[in-house]
Amino acid sequence: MNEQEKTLCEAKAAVLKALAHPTRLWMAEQLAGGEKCVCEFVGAMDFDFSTISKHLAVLKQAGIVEVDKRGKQVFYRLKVPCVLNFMNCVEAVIKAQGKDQAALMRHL
Amino acid sequence: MNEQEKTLCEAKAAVLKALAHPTRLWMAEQLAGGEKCVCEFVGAMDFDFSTISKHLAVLKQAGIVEVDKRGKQVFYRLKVPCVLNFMNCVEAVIKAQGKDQAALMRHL
DNA sequence: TGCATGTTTGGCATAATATGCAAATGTTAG
DNA sequence: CTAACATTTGCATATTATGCCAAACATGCA
Repeated sequence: MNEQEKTLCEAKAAVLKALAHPTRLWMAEQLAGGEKCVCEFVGAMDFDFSTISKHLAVLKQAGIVEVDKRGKQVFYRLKVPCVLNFMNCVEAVIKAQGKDQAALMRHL
Repeated sequence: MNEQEKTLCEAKAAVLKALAHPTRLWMAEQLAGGEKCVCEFVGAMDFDFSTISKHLAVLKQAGIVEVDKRGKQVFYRLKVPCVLNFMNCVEAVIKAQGKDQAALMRHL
């Protein structure tokens, strides 16, 4: 692992890390259906406004979402939609785990 | 976000989290070229044997790699090869960040 | 049996650091 | 100016990831 590889891996890991949180993952998936404003997330989750705003900031800084401010509202949308394609694969991993996750797997 | 969604998102996030570390990401990518034994990783990285073993255990427990013990050596291989497909997308995210990462991007 | 090689585990220090709430601050529309 | 929408700051808290060391375990070979 040379220096360049290391730097590149760190950059990639940072992107994955941003998605490696249940709340952020869920929000990213919601954005697959189109842009959403912060207030919509606040309505859908039982978190403080500031908490949600922070999570979105993490996704934004990772380059996963982009922001569009319109009027009083701030809309977030996926910047690189392919991030959701690989959720299929993550689900495949979970299925392959073959643990006692029957209940979980029924929803994949 | 109901209970089921939450549980599922937690499971997915756990998989991503396992890959969200430079060392583990690098190892997973190395495995794309075929199985490797622990000692090969030790030779390629400047980490303690135990450190590498622990990282591999994280990947294993996440369901990303599987183990094959042959003789004195332990071989690891990708259990769900598609995990590497989405690296293309992660790289796309990095490219899209368009920050001052020219040096980094030249290696994507 | 005993030793060398390869690997895992337990313990540990350290630092990091993520999370989510509360309060204060911005921003826009009306 | 006020209300609605959003971000930032500060903070407490707990968590916990990381990587080294030493010890234990496993396997093959002499």
